[in-house]
Amino acid sequence: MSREDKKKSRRGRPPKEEAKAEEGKETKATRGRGDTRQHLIDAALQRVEADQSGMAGISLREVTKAAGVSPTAFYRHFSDLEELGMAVLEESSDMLRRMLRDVRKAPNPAEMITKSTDIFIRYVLENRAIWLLLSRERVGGSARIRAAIRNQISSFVTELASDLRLMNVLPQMTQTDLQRLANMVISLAINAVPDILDLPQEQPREIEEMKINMDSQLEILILGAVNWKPS
Amino acid sequence: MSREDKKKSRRGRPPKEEAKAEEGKETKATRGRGDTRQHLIDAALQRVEADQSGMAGISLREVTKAAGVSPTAFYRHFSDLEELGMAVLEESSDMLRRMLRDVRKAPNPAEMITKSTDIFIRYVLENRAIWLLLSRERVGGSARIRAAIRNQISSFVTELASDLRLMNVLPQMTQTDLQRLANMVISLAINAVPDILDLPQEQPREIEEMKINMDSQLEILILGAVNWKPS
DNA sequence: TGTACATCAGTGAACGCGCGTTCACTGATGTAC
DNA sequence: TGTACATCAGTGAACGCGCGTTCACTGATGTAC
Repeated sequence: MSREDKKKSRRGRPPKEEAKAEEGKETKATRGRGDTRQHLIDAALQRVEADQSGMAGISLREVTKAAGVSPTAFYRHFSDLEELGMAVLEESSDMLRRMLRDVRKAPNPAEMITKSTDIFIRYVLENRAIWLLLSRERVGGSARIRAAIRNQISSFVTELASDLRLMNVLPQMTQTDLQRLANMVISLAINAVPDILDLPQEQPREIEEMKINMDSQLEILILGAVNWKPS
Repeated sequence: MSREDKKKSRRGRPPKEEAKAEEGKETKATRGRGDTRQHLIDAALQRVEADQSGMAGISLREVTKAAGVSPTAFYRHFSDLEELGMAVLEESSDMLRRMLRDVRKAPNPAEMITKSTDIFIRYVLENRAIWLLLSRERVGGSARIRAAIRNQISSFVTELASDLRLMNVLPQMTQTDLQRLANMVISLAINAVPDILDLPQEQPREIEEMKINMDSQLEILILGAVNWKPS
């Protein structure tokens, strides 16, 4: 295949290789979408991680280039970068759900803290771009994206509070108290994100220190909760 | 004075009106600097507040325009926007120092919490741009600015820990424990910043709710600290 | 006190660049007959 | 099965714009004699 042919073959709608593999009846709305759309989402995360500046630091042309399509192809999938940002946030939502699922695998209350921090730190290190985005766009930037992040965090907090309730380890606490406690746990976790992201890569020593500190923080918190008396 | 004359008079070095007011012997390094330099810093904060996007969201031309000078004048004071960002952070450092001074005016441990949250929320609302910048640039963006913010927060934490030590209310806690506790207090405060900034402007009702929640959070924390036993 | 000179914070014109967006188009795939 | 047509995800050229930065300059202020 000559270079000329290669160039030619990238024009127009490319042949849909995995057409057969996809499920039978696709609607007009979804047909063939997932491909480039997902590439754009992945490219956005790649760019965010590369230049460290959240949504404000990436450009449409940069993203399409990284996704291997022309700038104009972008508009077939998103109306603007904010829309792309919202799509990226769905990835983040999935990630948070997976993380919570992993945390729940440790039903033993004694190991709860150390297991949770372990999983949390691992998730941050394995999804740097998403956590950078979450942390950064949580303040400033697009109000819509900010609200979406707030919602994600808020529902995560609610789930955590509900878990605490079911564990029945803090029977004197009201729903509001538990919600507040869960909120504090998540606050402390989120607050650690910039530090975790700045850890010298793959230095188990520093990571371990970080983890021990988080564990102690949670212990103090639990101690406060246990001794809490409803007002 | 005709419009033509006005234009003309803005060319070249403008007459230095407050020359007499300034102190006698200025060094070459400081002479006449404060003026435009400070305007640029103020303009940067104004732009940050206006478009909500931290350093990544402002441009040199935007800033110089807001400061009322030509784009090229910028380079007489800063080598680039990062340098300007570092200068803006000095404002933030001053603000944090003033805030801590205000907090210390309430030496009565009983009122400590409620007084502190009060002052904190007021400072955030009265210095929106600075807090937006602190929160946003704390993660991602320029590594140098990020490190500077980390330092500021870190020394604030140390001061708070030292205050806690002097108050002698948690005698069983080691230096490390107190440092950690102070860190948690600051984490919870910083974490509230995006929420405070997004409060519907001047709604005392919502602000009060926010404050009550922060107070309760700190109470739980103190309760945990009081019951803490060194391992 | 005047005068000559150095300093330096300001200026506007000009540059090349990457940006977002529009436009008319292409051509592979899906569908109706 | 073949044919005509609709759909729509892709294309490259082109646009106007704001950007950061350079350059040679200007002229008020400070200083040495």
